[in-house]
Amino acid sequence: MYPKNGRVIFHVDMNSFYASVEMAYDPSLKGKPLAIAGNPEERRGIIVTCSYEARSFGVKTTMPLWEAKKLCPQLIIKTPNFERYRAASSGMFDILRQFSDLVEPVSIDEGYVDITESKDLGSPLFIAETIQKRILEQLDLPCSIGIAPNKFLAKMASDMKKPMGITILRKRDVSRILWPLDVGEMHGVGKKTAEKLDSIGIRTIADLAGSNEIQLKALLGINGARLRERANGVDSRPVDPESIYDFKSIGNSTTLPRDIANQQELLKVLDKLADQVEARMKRKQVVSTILGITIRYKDRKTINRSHKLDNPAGRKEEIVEAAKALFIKNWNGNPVRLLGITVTGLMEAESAVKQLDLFSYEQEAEKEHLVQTVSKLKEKFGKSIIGRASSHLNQQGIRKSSGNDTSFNKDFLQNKKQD
DNA sequence: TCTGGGGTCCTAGGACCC
DNA sequence: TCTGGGGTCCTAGGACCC
Repeated sequence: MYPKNGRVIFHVDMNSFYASVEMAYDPSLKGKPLAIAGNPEERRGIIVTCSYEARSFGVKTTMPLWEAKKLCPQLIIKTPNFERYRAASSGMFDILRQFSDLVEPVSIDEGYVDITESKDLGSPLFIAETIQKRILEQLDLPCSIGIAPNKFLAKMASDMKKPMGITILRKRDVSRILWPLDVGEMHGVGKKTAEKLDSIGIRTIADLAGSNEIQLKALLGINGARLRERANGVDSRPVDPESIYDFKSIGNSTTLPRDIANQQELLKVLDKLADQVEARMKRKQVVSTILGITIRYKDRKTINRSHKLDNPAGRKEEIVEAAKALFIKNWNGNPVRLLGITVTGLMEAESAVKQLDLFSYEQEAEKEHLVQTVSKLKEKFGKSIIGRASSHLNQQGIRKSSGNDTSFNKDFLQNKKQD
């Protein structure tokens, strides 16, 4: 069952996760059409997840609530309870880690497991069955598992049988099982890409696999080459358990209960968002060097504006000040539908403090160096030259090395050499 | 009666530098 | 006078995913 060389990767995908968690909490919901959706009073009424019973009525994710109700009048609607979902998710990943250390969470309800080195625990199929059984028995939650030699194929495989499926997709089966599918079925190919591909006659995954690489690259850039590789069943990305720790942004946004054109009210919303962002940054112990805001207008036209901060920020006052300044500078005065704040350029709060210390230390050193240089020049040339010399030093030295370089001297000399 | 909220990655142009 | 060929950083926007 295990290949001599090569990997065995699982993709574990929870089936209609939020709805299933609600059913586990309240078994009387089982077998009924259930949807998790935002509050329609607050204009957040779209379907986030729904049970298979609801799906049989045509109810789908992202559908507005009123439309879902029209399709299925007896639909039971619940607002999301993320604490529950996080708890269930952590239980699920705990179970996965019983079979391998190489577990990579992708989102709250799916993850990869590399079981290449787990031969002692049994065949891949046996391990998958055991995982599925445990998740069902211990958490009362259904999942589908894809088994394949790499992430992409495992992901495609887990999608093939739902709910409670286990699908093995071997490299040699790619042409038979994967290739007949519509190219839009591929993970990574959305509506726009499918349209572009269609324009050069690529409709199935087989078409993509056999397509002209040059033409594809011209059409889709680097993504074209990658998608073509995947279509051929090639994907060397490792399962990386650490990847959850290098998150790159933290953002909070909200669709307003109604469109608002009053600046005071909008600034208040930004204040609240800044509170949320600050709280999450504190929890993760990071500070940010880039602050961005999102404004979506009544007509859904959306703009993002961001600004690099002079100093890494983590406090609410810093966030809110920058956010408000960006908003006032960029808002066109029209009614606003949604506001958001996102911080990027994240760094650990601790290392930021160290760098700041180092930075001021450097500045001190630079100052010291400058003072010494000037006094040496003074000795050598007398007073007349001092004005010019120190301004030259200011331009060449202080400004240049205000980044991460540690040596004023080296930097200065290098500039001299290259000029 | 439309269309949430959380993300990641890629592209592209202009500024600036060597 | 009329120009290269790197590279990085900053900002905006788009595509995609769950």
